[in-house]
Amino acid sequence: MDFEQADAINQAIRLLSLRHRARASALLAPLGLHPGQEALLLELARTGPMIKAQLSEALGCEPPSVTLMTRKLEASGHIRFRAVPSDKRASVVELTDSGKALATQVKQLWCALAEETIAGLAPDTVASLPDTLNTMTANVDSRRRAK
Amino acid sequence: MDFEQADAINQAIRLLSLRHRARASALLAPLGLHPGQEALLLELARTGPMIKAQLSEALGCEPPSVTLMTRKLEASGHIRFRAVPSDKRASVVELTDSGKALATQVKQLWCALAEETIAGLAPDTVASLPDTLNTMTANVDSRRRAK
DNA sequence: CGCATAACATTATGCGCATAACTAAGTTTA
DNA sequence: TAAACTTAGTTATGCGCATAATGTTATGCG
Repeated sequence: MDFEQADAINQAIRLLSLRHRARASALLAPLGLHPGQEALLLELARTGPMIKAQLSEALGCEPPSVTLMTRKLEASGHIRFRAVPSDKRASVVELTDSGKALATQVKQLWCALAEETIAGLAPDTVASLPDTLNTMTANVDSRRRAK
Repeated sequence: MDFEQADAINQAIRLLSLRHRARASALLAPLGLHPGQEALLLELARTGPMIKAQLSEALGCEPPSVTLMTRKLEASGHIRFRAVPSDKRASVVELTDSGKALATQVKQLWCALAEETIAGLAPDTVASLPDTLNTMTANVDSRRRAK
């Protein structure tokens, strides 16, 4: 592949990352959320309470990040920790009522953001989009690569 | 659009961002570069010397980010600053010889990364990929939105 | 059983990027 | 020409995410 084409792809991914995140940030700000936190809430809303190690796996970020994210969401009252009797190392994370309410608001924002994002794309492009993106993600996933 | 579909798209973009950046970081580390810096070097290699405000525009990031990025790249000897006689506010940024050499190395890495990224995708998907991504980027670009 | 190893979590630190607030220099206009 | 505005850049600060190092608990095996 020549450099022009490679750069077009890499650059496009980089810029989409920046802009999509910035837009998410702008949409989430009124809810008092920073980007990244919404993923945690949505994951808990989807799958239910889980320990931080599972959260880390589900969100695709590292354990220290989960520690900090959950700490902030706990401070704002949206999640709560619960000890696991059978394993003193672990700590279950679950949504509070406030967190559940917030998650439903986030879902609406999420739909709006996705619609905004794909505006002007051909329907079949949109249909195959998740697959395409996930393939690329798997291709560069250094997590599974290493393990 | 229903939430399932919206989440699939937003989540896929978020994960691709994380992984593509992480992979870039791993590839750039041997060159002593952190992700983001390569874009600056490539931009200077492509367009030639320019002032920081232009760099900020070209890279799609904010002026304070450019201040810090250029400071670090200057410290590692890859770029250099030059005053503009006609405008005492401005400061031109240009590649040093070391920076030029590094840029050509980055170009090779960039091609490898792009090839790795698109592995397994249909050729026509790849062909339309930059356009698709750029459309999405423009759709969520809060910069132009505001102005 | 006891010990090595693995798993859960945290603290410390550093980078990229953002916004807000500011200085200094150039430009427009009344 | 003095005042108002714009533009280039910096400093200060904060968040998300990463890696490295550490403490603690669970577990598998000789």
